[in-house]
Amino acid sequence: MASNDLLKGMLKPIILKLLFENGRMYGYEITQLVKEISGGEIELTFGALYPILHKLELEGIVKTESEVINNRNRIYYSISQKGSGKAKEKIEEFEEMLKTLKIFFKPNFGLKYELFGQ
Amino acid sequence: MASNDLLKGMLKPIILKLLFENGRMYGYEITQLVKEISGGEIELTFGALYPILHKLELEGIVKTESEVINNRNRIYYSISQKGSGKAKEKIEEFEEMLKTLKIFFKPNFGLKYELFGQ
DNA sequence: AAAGATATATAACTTTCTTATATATACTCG
DNA sequence: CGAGTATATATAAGAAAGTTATATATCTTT
Repeated sequence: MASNDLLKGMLKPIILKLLFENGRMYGYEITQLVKEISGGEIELTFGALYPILHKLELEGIVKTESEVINNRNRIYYSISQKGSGKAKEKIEEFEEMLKTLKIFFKPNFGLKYELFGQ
Repeated sequence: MASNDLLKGMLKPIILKLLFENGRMYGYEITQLVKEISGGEIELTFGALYPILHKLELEGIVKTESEVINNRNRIYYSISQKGSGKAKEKIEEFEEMLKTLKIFFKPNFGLKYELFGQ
């Protein structure tokens, strides 16, 4: 339930990663999967999701297919062939960032400070 | 040098963690340490840093001491005794979020990580 | 019939970051 | 001795990325 400010900047990489791994997905499906995978910790709201998807589509990284299922319109999003490289790049960039963050949040990293020392 | 949008929401936890581990630090020192620890990947700008520090001070989590060193004013920031619990809480909350993110992105524990290993 | 799940989307607002600007001292190099 | 770099704190304008609220509509369960 805590979809707090901690999420800023992480949602786009998460969405890209999910599309990359799972092929085509529709919006509602993405929110449910994120909730499930995170054990309910990350609540991806529609107000955050759709602007991201639309922007990715505009950038040509994501493509859409519309289908009518159970009388309701459903829009599938997937990484476009053209945008595949860029998507992978963004995902890897974020994974690098996570590695960097780990250095800060390792227990006992205070030792590092002595190198910089005064 | 990419201190891009990927950082959103992560700066406050990083700053809190640094103050928690290293005791009192001054602003400029914090920016330099972040740059060094991250291998230049995270560039903490003053425009981001000082508003965060001031807000933390207003919340009572951080306290300040002013000293004149080399004819220049220097302001030391540190976790206040009163704010210690809250700071720890925020740090742990962020560490939980990092664990959750790991589920989405399987980070391979690279060289950097093992250097600082447990 | 009402409530909840499924489904997409926009608008108003807030927070948080980047970029630019202001101020001022100390040190180093040519 | 002047220029540039490093040290030091801070604010303001603007952009980006979220939250919350709202709108619409169908299907399923109680």
